[in-house]
Amino acid sequence: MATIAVENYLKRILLLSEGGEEVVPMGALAAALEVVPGTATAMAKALAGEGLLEHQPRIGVRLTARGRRLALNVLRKHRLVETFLVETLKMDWAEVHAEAERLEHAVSDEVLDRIDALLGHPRLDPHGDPIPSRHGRLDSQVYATLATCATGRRLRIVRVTQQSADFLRFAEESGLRPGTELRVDERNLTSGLVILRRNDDSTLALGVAAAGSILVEPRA
Amino acid sequence: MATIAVENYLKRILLLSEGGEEVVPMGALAAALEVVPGTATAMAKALAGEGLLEHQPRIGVRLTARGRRLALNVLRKHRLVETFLVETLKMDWAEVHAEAERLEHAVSDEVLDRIDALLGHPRLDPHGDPIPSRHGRLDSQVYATLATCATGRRLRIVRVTQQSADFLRFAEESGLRPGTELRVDERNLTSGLVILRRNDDSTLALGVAAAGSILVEPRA
DNA sequence: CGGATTATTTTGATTAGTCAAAATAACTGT
DNA sequence: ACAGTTATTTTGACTAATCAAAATAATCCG
Repeated sequence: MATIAVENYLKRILLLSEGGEEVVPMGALAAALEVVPGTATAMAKALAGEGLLEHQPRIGVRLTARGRRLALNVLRKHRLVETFLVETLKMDWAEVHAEAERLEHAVSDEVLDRIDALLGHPRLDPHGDPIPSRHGRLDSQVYATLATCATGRRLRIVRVTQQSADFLRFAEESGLRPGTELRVDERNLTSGLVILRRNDDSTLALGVAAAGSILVEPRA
Repeated sequence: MATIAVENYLKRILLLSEGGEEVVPMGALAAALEVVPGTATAMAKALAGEGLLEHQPRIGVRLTARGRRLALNVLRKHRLVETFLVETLKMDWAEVHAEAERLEHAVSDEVLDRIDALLGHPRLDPHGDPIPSRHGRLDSQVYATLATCATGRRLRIVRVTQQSADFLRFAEESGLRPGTELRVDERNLTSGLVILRRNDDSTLALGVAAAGSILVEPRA
């Protein structure tokens, strides 16, 4: 059985590699997992030995089919658990990430299937992140962000990447949830400011970094 | 934070010591945790250093107040999770023990409180085991068992200790659940046999060991 | 009492995961 | 092209948890 650390490495590589296809450099992986680079290298070699990823020395790692399958299963657990915590236990979406980070390693496939059924087989978690299917299909549509989309157009928020509790609390208070409609009034890359306008005509300023973590689609 | 291993040691000591009061010998502890005795000794010394238990060399261990508090919290998680799995997710009571064994270490106090509320603050888990209160009170009434009670009297099953899936499946099929009413027709300690009679007059034979894990009270 | 049995502790190794810091390779820009 | 910077790997050490097997203490009985 994969240990918790192994599951975390695989999941993180999946998230850093646009669905497991791209090569992830060791530095990025180590930083994301908050370990020193040498630790990531050591683990990469071990996981390569297990056939869960390919390690191209001095370049990075890429998941094998088996590694990807495992990683998707962990991600599915994470996102379904988050959905469960919000929908069933009525927790705040800012808190659920940390909880799911532990629960994803303790929930069996059996329990997960029942949670999935209880929730009515959701396809998106509370942040709008797609939930991988039981058999490893992951909807990874590429969306524009508030930092990159055209200004002036009517938009709908589809997803809020960035899981920090602080940011999510701020987003909640500011009405920036999946489903919210708005548009970008103005964007100034020099000052790093993005000005949003809500449907009620109120405005809100955001830094580009924050704006980049909010994915949007043109309003239908 | 206590590691998973530490939580398991504390919980096991609690269960082996009638609520944390009695001294548990190392052999019993090691056997229950399926580790070699030396391992249990090593851990006992470490936990004594942490102030979670007292280690009386060559005698055994006893929980301190702090150790007991921690152990009760783990046990509360275990039993509430089991209840949740049966009540909310409709799992079979034979499966839930193994699941709870992992989940008890991943569920936060926050999530637990919400599960507790969702279930309506149950006092017993699906096996009839008492659920410790949030502040560490544990109802530990002493019951007779089918191996020790008087024969002939009308009884009600209150609790099924013994968590193995095999046994629980058998109990389920035989109608031996908490709440079931029956009596002991006959008990032969030489042959090790206990003969039960259900309310519909059907009978069932059980070994004394199995009978000892079914707790009963006189029918009201 | 004292030898045999049984329980417990000690000692020495092992594994997984980690860090610190030295060594090495690759890339960058003039 | 080469010196400097940056990224990666290697090496050596540490911690938590475990096992195997030797050493030691306690208990039981004839």
